[in-house]
Amino acid sequence: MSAPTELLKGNATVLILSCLARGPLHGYGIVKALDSMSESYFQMREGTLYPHLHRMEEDGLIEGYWEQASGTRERRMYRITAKGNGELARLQAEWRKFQLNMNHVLDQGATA
Amino acid sequence: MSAPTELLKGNATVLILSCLARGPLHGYGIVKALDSMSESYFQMREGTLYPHLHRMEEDGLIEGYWEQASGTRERRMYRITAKGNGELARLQAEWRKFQLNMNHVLDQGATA
DNA sequence: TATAATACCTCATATAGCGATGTATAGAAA
DNA sequence: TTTCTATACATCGCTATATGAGGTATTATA
Repeated sequence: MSAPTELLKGNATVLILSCLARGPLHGYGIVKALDSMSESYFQMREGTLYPHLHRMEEDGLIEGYWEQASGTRERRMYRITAKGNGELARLQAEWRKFQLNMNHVLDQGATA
Repeated sequence: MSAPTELLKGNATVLILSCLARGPLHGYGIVKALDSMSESYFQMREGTLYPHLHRMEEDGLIEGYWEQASGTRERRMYRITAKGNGELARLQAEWRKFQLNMNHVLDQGATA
């Protein structure tokens, strides 16, 4: 079972930033990292990822640069910026708060 | 701080069902219950709630009926159905899985 | 008497992920 | 050698969903 589209909404940015916080990655690598970190639960589509990366670069959260590794085609690598780290911390806090309140409400209506 | 719209997406149904699992409520009461259970974090708008209630009733997850409490105007009460309880259990499981994978990825990129 | 809170409803708009589509390279299999 | 798959980038129309604005009406309060 992969993540329902609607649940993913609003969380793409924090997922991407979390991947890049561990080190630079290229777009395709981010997709694979998310997949492997979640046992294929997060299968982010390219139509979701690339527009996000472009917007995030525009916003200064990440920095892109072309890299030519030996024997491979050129790839666009991304590294997280200081601003990106700040935004990551903010989004992590937001996620924790969301999680807390969701669990609070869901526990109230817990099925026996 | 109230919940970002995008994070709420896909979670309205499970929040509403959780409220109704504790007992019948009318629409306005659901809004107030969510607000009080979350310290005003979940401020569900009527434009979100009522279309949801209608769709959920259509889908057989909840049952609506008009009630006239003494000294108040008529209100449309909703109670959860057996099907709704099943759906609630399914959505709770889905939330747990989503939460688990989100935390797994976010922990990887935890800011020091 | 007027204002706020209660209580219902609808609809146009904005947002965001997805599927489809396109291009191109590298490696493996046939 | 050819074909298939994985890698790697990108764009765009579609669709689902929450919201804000707008509307109607009742009850309690100032």
